Amino acid sequence: MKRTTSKRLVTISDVAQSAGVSKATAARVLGSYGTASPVVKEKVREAARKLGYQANELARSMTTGKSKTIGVIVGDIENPYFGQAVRGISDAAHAAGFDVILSNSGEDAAKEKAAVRVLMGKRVDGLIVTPASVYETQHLHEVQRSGRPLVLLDRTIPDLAVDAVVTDDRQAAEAATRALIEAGHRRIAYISATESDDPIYRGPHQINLSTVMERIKGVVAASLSAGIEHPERYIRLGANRRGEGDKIISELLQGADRPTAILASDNVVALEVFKTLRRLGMSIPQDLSLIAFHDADWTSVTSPPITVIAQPVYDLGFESAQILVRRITGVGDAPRCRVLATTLIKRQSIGAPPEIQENRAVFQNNAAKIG
Amino acid sequence: MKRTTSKRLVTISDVAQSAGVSKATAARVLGSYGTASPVVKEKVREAARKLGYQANELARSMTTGKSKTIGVIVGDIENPYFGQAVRGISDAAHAAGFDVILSNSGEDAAKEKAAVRVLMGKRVDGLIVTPASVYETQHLHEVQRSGRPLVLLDRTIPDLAVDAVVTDDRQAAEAATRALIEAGHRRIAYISATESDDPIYRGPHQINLSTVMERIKGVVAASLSAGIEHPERYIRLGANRRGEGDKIISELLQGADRPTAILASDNVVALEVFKTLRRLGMSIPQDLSLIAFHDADWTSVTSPPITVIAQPVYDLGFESAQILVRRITGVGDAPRCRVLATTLIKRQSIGAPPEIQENRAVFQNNAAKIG
DNA sequence: TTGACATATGAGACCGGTCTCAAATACGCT
DNA sequence: AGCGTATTTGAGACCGGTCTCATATGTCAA
Repeated sequence: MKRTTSKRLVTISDVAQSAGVSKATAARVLGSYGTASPVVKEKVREAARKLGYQANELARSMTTGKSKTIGVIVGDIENPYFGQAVRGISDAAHAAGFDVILSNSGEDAAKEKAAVRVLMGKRVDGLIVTPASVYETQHLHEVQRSGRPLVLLDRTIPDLAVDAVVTDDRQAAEAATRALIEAGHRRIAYISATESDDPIYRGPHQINLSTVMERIKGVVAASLSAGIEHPERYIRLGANRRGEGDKIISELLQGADRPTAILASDNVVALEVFKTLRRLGMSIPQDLSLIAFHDADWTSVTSPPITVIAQPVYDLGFESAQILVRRITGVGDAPRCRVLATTLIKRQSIGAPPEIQENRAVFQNNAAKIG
Repeated sequence: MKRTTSKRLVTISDVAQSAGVSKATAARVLGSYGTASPVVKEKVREAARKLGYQANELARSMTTGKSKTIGVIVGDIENPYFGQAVRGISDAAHAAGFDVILSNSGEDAAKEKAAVRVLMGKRVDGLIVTPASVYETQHLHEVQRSGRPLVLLDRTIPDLAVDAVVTDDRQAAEAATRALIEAGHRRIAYISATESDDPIYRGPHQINLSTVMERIKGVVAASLSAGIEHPERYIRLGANRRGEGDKIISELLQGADRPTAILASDNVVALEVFKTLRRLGMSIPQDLSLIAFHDADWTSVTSPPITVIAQPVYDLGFESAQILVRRITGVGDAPRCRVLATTLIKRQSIGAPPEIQENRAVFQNNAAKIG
C-alpha cells in the first residue's frame, strides 16, 4: 500500500497513546460525543494540540453516513451571478451547520455529470445543481433515485420531480417587452447566450435551458398581445463569449427591417451589444434601446446606464440551501418549484425608436417653415 | 447508528452478491485494478449498472490515502477574477487526472481557516489558497507541517516557505504610475479595496495582503523617482463594496490639492470611482484620469474605455495547479515563487491634468487676441 | 466496610473500499 | 489422466473514526 502523499496524518490512536487513554475515549473527547472526565478531556486535548491532530472527515462520514456538507454545481464560475447565489447558499448552509463545497460545470452537461460523480463520491449530504441542459439529465435522475436530496437552482427540468428555485423569467420578459412597446418599439429582439448550432430561433427543440424558454415565451406573448406579428423572427441564440455575439448582433442590426430594441439574456450579451454598436457607429438609446437581464454592478455606470431586470440571486441561493437542508433533515413532502419575482429597473437605455425620432424632426422642420 | 439521509447507497458487496462473485473480485472490476476474466467482468458491470452502483470515494481514499482531488480556496467567489483563475486551475488539474473542489473565504481569515479545515478533513491531496491575510496564517503553517502540499495563489506570505504564483504587482504599479506622470500628473492616488479600519494609509502594518503592499511600493517608488514628494499622502484603503468607496473617493477629490489621477486596485474600486464622479458632476479624463487593475470585460465599453493593467489570471491558476500536481506526485525541491508579468492596456481614461488643460486654454485665448 | 447506583472507560464490531497472499481453477503438454 | 505453470479468485487484514455494551471506577449512604 503506497502513499505518494508523503506523511500519514495524525490519528485518534496516536493522540490516545500520547494521552494514555483508549482510542474510544480519545475519540469521545475529540469528536465531542459521549462522556469523559474533565481531567481526561484536558489530557486528550493537549495531546491533540501537541501532535497537530486534524480530524479525518472521511472516516467520520463513513461511519455516520453523514458529511454535514452540501455540494453545489454552478453553471459558470466566471459569472458573478453565480457568485452571488453561492453566497446565499453558503449563508443558509452555515446557519444550519453545513459546509459547502463547489464544483463548476462551465455550462457543459458532460462536465456537470463528472461534477455530480465527484460530489456523490464524496458522499455530500445533498446537492444543489444549476442544470446545463434539459436534455441530458440521466445523471440527475440517478441522484434522485439514489435517495440523495437534490435541489435545482435557477432552472427546472420538466420530468425530474425534485425541488427547484427559479425566478419568474416569463413575467420578467413580458414586463421588459411591454416597456419597450410603450416606448414605441415594434421590432424587438431577444438575444440569448445559450448554446445553439443555429443562431436563428426556429423552435423549442433548440433550447437547452428552462430559463431561456420561459423568456422567449414572455417576449412572444407580450408582443402578440400588442398586435406585433411574428415576434419570434428577432430571436437569436448562441451569442456567447466565443466571438459569435458580434456577428449575430451586427447581422441582425444591419438587416432589412432591423429591430429597434434588444432584450439581452445577460450581461455578457449586453456587453457584446455595446461593443458591436460602437463598431457600427450606433448609439444607445438613439439608434437602439437596450434592456439586460441581471443588475450587475457596472450596468449603472455605462453611458447611458442600462435598464435591467434585477434578479434576487442571493435569495435564490439562500432558499435553495434552506430547502435542501430540510430535505436532508428528513422532510418528505412533495417536491415543489419556488418562483421568485424580478424587478425592472429603468435607467436611460430606453428611448423612442429612430423612425419616431425622425418623424418628430420632420414635424419640427415643417413648423419652422410655416412659422 | 442513525442515518437521517434516507437510503444506504449500493455497495460493492451488493454488486458482488448480485453477480455471484466475491467482494474482492467485484472490487477489482469496479475499481479497475488487478485481474478478472472477461465473463466475470461483464457480469459485475451489468450488476453494477442494474443496481445503480456509485463508488464511495470516501472508502477508497481512506484505504489508498489519496483522493485525486485538489482543494481550492478563493478570496471572493463574486469576483470574476477568481473565476478565471479557477478555470485555469481546473484545466491543469483535469489534464493531470485530478478533480477540483472549491471553497470561498470571502476575504475573511476566519472563513479561510474553516475552509482549510473542511478541505483537509476531506483529505484533498493538496491545496491552492489565496490567503486573506498575511497576519493570520497559523492554519496554513499547520497545513505545511502536516506534509500536505500547499500552493499560494496571487499572494505570498513572507514567513511561509511554500510555492506561490503571483503577478508582478510592483512593476505593474510602477508602469501605471509612470504612464500617469508622463501625461503630466503630479498628484496620483492609489485606492485599494483592502480591509482597513483607517482609510488613510500610514504604514505597512495596515496592509493584510502582499499584492497591496507591492502595489503601494510601486506607486511610491515611481513617484519618488519622478521627484514627487510625499506620494503616500494620496493612498487610501478600505474602499470596498460596503459603501465606503464613495465616501473615501469624494473626500479625496474634494480636498485641497486633490489628486488628478487615480490608480484603482480592482474593478470594484474603478466602479466606485465612476459612480462618485457622476455624482460630483466630474468626468473622465477631463477632471480625473483613471487606471484600474484587471481587464474586466466591461472596462472596454465604458465611456471612455478604461486604461487597465491586464493580469494573466488564467495562467496564474494554471501554473498553480501544475506546481501542486508536481508536489503531490512527490517532487521535493525547494519551494519557489513564480512571478508572472502584467500588461498595461492604454485606452481613453488618461488625459492631461485639469490645470494643464486650463493653461492650454489660456494660451489659445491669448493667441486669438494676437492673431 | 459494604452495597447501591451513577458515571467513565475500554474492547470489539462496523462503515466500504483496497491490498496481499494462499488456494482454486484453467490451460497446455506428455 | 497427471503434471507443471499461469491466471483467477476468495479470505482476511486494514484504513480512521463511531457506536454499543460490558466492565471498571467513583460516590454516597447506611
